Amino acid sequence: MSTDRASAPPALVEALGAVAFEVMGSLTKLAAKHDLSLTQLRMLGILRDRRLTISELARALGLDRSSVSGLVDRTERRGLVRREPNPADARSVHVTVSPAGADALALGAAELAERLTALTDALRPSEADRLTVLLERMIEHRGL
Amino acid sequence: MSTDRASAPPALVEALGAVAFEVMGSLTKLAAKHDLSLTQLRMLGILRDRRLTISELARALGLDRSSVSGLVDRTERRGLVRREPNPADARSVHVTVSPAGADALALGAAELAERLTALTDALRPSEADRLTVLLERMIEHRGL
DNA sequence: TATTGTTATACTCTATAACTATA
DNA sequence: TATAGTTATAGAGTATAACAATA
Repeated sequence: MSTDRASAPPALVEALGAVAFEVMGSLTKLAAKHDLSLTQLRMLGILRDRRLTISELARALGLDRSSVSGLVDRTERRGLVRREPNPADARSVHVTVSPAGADALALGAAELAERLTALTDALRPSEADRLTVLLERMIEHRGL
Repeated sequence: MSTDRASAPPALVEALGAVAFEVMGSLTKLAAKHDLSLTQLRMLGILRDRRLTISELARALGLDRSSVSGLVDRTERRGLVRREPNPADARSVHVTVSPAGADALALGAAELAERLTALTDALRPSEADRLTVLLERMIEHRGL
């Protein structure tokens, strides 16, 4: 079998791009409303029920360690995350979500759902289900 | 009639968020590869075959006019857009894509399609079509 | 008076390079 | 030596406030 694949159809590329910008816009406004940056919100989402080192966080966010160091500084200053010692390696640090951060995260998820209703309203429930399945399939497939 | 609407289903919110971050990641890498910022690339996409004033551009990007003024400065310095006088209003300026900007845009669209293939590959052609229709419906509906 | 665009200022995000402490 | 995290520095992105020119 060949590994050749048709490139994604232009109409789909454009639709994915437009929806991505729309969703990111909602996320940015939501973050701004709570005086957070998009990256801080994203970091909270990644940390939810996990404890990661700066290096692991950098990999997950696709950023340099030095960028994450400052990011954690600012978010810690707002009381949303914490640095804790890593018992297994004295060089390393564990970053976790604080109770206040968890609250912000829960609130954010609810508000995002509300904002995205402006988009998903366009679909009937059965269509929304189909869309969800298709999007999930793409995400699962990602990286393969 | 009531204006009540069910909030977007959590699974759909999560799937939209995940896909949005994936697409934005592709766009960011693509832009970086050509030494552009994501916002510059986005501005080029909005300007494609249009001529907008700074104010119109600010509205389209969801940014303040002052932010767009600097953005146009930097993008103009790279030779990708141009400021032209607006004959209808001496206060105003028309921003257009330069030939070099149009080239960059065409290249970017092709590269984005290639990158997004990693996602869309998960779908059969008929499913990709259905997905496109659903996404387009949401975009059309946006803002109503 | 109101609007268009710009500038000054301040903060966040990000990367590179150089450093320290530990492994 | 190599790795984890930090700091210094620099450039981009963004908003607010104040401004000049034009409507």
